[in-house]
Amino acid sequence: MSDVKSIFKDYKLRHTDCREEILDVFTSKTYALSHADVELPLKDRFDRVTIYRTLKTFVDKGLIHKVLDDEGGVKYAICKESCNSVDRQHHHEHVHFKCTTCGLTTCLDHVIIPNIILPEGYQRVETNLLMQGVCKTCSF
Amino acid sequence: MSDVKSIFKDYKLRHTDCREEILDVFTSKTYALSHADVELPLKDRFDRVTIYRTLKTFVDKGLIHKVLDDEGGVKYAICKESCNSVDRQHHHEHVHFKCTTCGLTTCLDHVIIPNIILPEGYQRVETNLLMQGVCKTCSF
DNA sequence: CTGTGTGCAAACACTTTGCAGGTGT
DNA sequence: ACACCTGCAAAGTGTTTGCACACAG
Repeated sequence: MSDVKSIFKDYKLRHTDCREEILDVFTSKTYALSHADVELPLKDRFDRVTIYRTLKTFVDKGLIHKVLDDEGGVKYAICKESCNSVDRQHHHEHVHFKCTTCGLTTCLDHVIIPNIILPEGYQRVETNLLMQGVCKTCSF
Repeated sequence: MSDVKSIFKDYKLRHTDCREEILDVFTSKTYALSHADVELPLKDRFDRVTIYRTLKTFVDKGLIHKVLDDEGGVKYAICKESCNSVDRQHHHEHVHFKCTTCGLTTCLDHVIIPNIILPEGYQRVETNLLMQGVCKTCSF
């Protein structure tokens, strides 16, 4: 695990307070965060707009990735090692799980999306799979 | 194929001009429609708000289903027979394909989502799979 | 006749853009 | 020094709500 400074260097991002704190929010939570989730703990210190822009920047640079929400919103989750696979290409071919009880969406990093056979003529580039149900912690 | 009147009766919906025309829009297109897509051809005759409410009603009654969009928006597609399977329960366990060239999202009704094995403790209820790439018509 | 659908106005929520000034490297 | 980041204000876009009237069954 690299420390914060080297993370920013790795991703070719300037190191600012705002970015560090946003990154902290992501590393402190194990589930995907909406803009609002990120804003909440930081609203008194940073502008809402800056947070929008930072999230976009993080996505562009590959520090975080988008997670679809069933209601049509977007959430974000930090990219793990598994995202950056062998070919230095970015992949997020893992399953996202949204718990209907606690409402949290988590990356099931080790549950990879199986290869699905498409009809003749379709070329797959990217796949997003959102599963809903009851998560581990809520199922007791 | 039942006609319009019986469709509304089947789904326990009142038959109004607005609903009929919205349904027409869905049956005339083979791809998933956003609110804006539905509104466009009807805007001079029906209110934007009515369209919002009608889409919601259609989803609630099971006439159409939501289709996730990669950008976090929602689209809607009409439910085929395959949606209402044996147990009278509603399923949409088919793959949605968004073409990055033409931008259209279609239901691949016959490509069903394989059974994915989740870690201990997770209970699956619903699955949404959005695939992106190049569709049949655009790949030539 | 009754309950539901519709249109209009307005509120509300979410996201983006432009610009001026501040900050990291 | 320069490019980039941030905050503020404002605009833009998308969605919901309340209410009065219209209409389907």
